[in-house]
Amino acid sequence: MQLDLSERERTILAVLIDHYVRTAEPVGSRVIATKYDLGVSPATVRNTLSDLEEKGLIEQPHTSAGRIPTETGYRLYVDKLLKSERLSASEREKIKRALSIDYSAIEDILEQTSRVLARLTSQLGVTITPKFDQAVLNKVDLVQLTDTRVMVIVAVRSGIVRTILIEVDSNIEVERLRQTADVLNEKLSGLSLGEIRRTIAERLRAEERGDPQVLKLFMEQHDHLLSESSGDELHTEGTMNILSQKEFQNPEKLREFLTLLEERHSLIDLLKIKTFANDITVTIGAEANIEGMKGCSAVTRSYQAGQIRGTVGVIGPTRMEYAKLMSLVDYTAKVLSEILSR
Amino acid sequence: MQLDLSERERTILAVLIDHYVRTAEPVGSRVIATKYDLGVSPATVRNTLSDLEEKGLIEQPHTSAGRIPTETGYRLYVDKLLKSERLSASEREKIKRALSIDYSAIEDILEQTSRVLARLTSQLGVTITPKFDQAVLNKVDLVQLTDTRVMVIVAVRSGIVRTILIEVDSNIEVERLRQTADVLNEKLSGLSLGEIRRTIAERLRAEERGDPQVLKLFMEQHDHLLSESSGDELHTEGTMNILSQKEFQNPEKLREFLTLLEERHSLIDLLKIKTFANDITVTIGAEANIEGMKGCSAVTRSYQAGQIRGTVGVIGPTRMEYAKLMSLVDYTAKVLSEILSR
DNA sequence: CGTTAGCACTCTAAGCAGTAGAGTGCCAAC
DNA sequence: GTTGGCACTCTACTGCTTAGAGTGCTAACG
Repeated sequence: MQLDLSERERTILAVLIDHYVRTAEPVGSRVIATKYDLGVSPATVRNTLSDLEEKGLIEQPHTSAGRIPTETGYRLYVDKLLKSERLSASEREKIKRALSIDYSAIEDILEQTSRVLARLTSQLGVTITPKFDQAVLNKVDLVQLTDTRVMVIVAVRSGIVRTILIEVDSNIEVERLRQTADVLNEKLSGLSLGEIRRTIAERLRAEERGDPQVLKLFMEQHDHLLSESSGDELHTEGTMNILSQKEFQNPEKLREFLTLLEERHSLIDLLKIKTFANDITVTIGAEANIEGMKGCSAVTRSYQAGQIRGTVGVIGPTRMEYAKLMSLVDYTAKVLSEILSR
Repeated sequence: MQLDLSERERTILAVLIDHYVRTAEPVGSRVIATKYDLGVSPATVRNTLSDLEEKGLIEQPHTSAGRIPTETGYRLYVDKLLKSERLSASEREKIKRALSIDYSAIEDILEQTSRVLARLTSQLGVTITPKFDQAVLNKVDLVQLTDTRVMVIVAVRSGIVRTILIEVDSNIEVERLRQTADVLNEKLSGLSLGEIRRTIAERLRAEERGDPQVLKLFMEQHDHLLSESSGDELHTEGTMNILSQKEFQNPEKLREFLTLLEERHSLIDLLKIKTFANDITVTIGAEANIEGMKGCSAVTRSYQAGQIRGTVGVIGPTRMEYAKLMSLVDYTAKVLSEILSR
């Protein structure tokens, strides 16, 4: 499809989208011609609209209604027509202040970030925690809980902790447990979890020191312990924001979306891919290839702290204020990166 | 209000509620008289219905409709009329199997429990983690993350771990940090977190050993670290189950309910109170004194493992199968207690 | 040749009347 | 105390009409 647009087509598409985003009503030729003074009559606008429809950028819900943008239309708008908005000083201030919580684990900061995004955008705020795989192991701790239960604590640089319990046959002496932990630390700390996962068998094979049973269990469980997919990595906030959006009045649509939210893994996949993007990314509707994301868009940006990367963003109906959301998410991601790499 | 019911009134109320729970439609006199053979005519039933209405147990949505139970009606039904249902062997089996996950932290087990409840009941499954306050401290760990950051790990018997970061002025030697941790363990382990919170100042006052700065920060942060209200104690699963319930077709109602879900603290409060109940508890509508719970009921039961107690249950519209849910929640709570106190 | 006014046409949303059906309350009779 | 009968009420559904919005097309205009 040829997408060379005339100057008029460009302005009219932009105006139409702007208006539709605000009103959620199909936009007719009269509104465009009168409310925004383009110096042309509704009839002329009609011709242009007809052209835009032929190009697949807008469509009519029914014959006697105005036009609404298609996904392709939004795409073009976001790529070419958008004029980026500057955040007001007060908004910047708000974001910065809200994210400056002291003494918090990274999980808390990310949860807070989702919340801030949700509040400022009235959309769904989402974050995922850093790719655990690339995180560097700081320390392994073994704690005897009961005679037969040992807790393994894996602490990663930047404040993430993961724990599991392993079940041992008999009580292990404190000194011996400490020695085992020392072995693990000596052999593994400073490595990324990914590396550890791939090479742990080799690294611990010839080890004579430490408790062999604990070491064996550690190796058996390492996948559960070190893998990135387990744990609470996705934070979502602002579900009710979504409810008030006009497009979710339809209970069928709403249900679909909430299912998406509850199943989590598709969302996690989506956000994880975005982790590798270095700039703000807009994913419109079907582009995400996720059933529940039909009719929805995501504005996302990766953040970074050392070797750790994750994604923050917002999700809402395709009819969203892209310019505003993009600058908001962009700025938030930057602030977050700063805070995390302090 | 006098609530002595005649035999007929009792059966008719029970039949009406049973039928309404299944159909979600107001129940008329004809249905009651014919579908359930009570040996009386619809006219007689009408008289009885009129009496029940006067007693506030049932009501009419509008003049020409059948009757539906009021909250008082449900209450009486649950207290007096319910015949308890036995779970089928296969359901018991399902629950037991689903909860027997090995090597899991308590958080995982509870999440799993909510999920099981949600699936088996088609309602919202909820759990809260044990009252942290009564949990007994097992070990405190201090881990140096960077020059100025120390992670405090508080491990409690039964597998809950909580961590925070504290920011110190300058690097602390490993040996000194270990010594500090030892002091904390010596003074505090074996005590309940509640005790610690109340008496920590006193217990550490005259302490000469350990790093004074870390000790000071620990004391300042102890509220954040030891308090029960922080952290992810509430697990909810099955949000979409709720969506398919007829009473939530009304978007206003739905919105209210999801707000409740997202705000969490009212739910936490509700479930926390139930922690002290030793038997299965049914909370109907306004009894919960929570805005968003209007039109909803909760069936809950506390579980127990050592000194630790928490609550599991389901939440759904007041029109629910109380008998079935009660036995299901009851059994689940028992299995959970067993598993946790292994 | 692009732009415009005019007009017939289409479709939706809203209001209105009429009807069927469900269910009640009451009364008189059993 | 129970029952059948009957008038009454209210909802939900149907079909009909109308107003309004918006389009597409055509012919005229600068």
